[in-house]
Amino acid sequence: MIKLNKTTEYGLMALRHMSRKYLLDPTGVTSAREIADSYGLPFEITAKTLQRLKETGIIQSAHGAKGGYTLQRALTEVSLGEFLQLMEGPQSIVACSGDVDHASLECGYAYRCEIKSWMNQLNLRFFHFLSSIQLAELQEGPIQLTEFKRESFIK
Amino acid sequence: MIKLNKTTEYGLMALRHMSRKYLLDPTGVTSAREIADSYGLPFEITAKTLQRLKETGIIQSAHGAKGGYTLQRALTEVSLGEFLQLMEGPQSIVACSGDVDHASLECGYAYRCEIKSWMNQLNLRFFHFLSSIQLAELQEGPIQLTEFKRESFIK
DNA sequence: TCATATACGATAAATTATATCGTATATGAC
DNA sequence: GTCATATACGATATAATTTATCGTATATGA
Repeated sequence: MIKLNKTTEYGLMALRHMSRKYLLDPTGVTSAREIADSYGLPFEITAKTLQRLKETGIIQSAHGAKGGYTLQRALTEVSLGEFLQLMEGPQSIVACSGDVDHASLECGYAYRCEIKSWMNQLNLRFFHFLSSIQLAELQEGPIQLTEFKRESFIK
Repeated sequence: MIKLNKTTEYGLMALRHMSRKYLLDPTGVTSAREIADSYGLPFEITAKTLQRLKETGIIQSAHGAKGGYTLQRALTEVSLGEFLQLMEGPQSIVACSGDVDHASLECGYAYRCEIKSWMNQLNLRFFHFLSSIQLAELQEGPIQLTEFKRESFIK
């Protein structure tokens, strides 16, 4: 029903990494390689994730030998709702939403829909819920103790 | 990011239909054919949807010539959270959740995960939100005025 | 000029969701 | 009993989406 896509998930991992690092050294720069190695993610996927994060404006990039990524916005100013929209685009719990008054082709088969206005209302309540969650919460948790041997998880 | 699957969506349409019909005539029975014709859904898909709904225990079925489906539980007693779990199984915003203390193979590549406990916490908060929504809200909305010519939507 | 980084489009692979088909079973009316 | 009407349900095909991979371009500092 409800699942973050992997890019979003890896994006959250990267943001936690960068924000905790920032607390220790605000001038630090983080490369895709560093994230990939820290968590055992494939480099290519990590690089894509960071490029996506950069497109959202939450982090910024610098090319070249001493390049890498740095935070551009404070995570206290970004809600989970905004983050999901930035990462995955404007979305809805149903395909047809967006226009409360009229059904559309995207409803699929149904040529008549009685639940649309409720769905739209739900959508708003859901987004309100997501907007109440600050991304800064990411920084709070303890460092996870679990660490596995890498070979177990590489195919 | 977050989208109901079609079966769940059609299920909500069917529940609204049945619950409003129940208000007018508590002894009434609803067939898959009636739902399909009322909203322009393909019969086979509607039938599957109603069978799924029946498996959840929210409606019950009767075979035979005067058969069909009737509500088994009051919609005031079913939350959206419970409904989604019944229709789509226990789910989580991330693949790896379920066990707060240990990462698992389902995390995918990552052999170390720093966001897992936050994800699990989010999951609980999200489910709490969904549980605060009564399925009975479905009955409330006005009858939708939009109705399209059927031929526009049949491929 | 070389090593290191990001940029980014194209495409392949895998997964999941959706739709379709066929056949079985139950029931009421006649 | 048989016929029309309904649900039951597994198997499978199709479509859609997500995820992963590849190749190449561009930028920068030593």
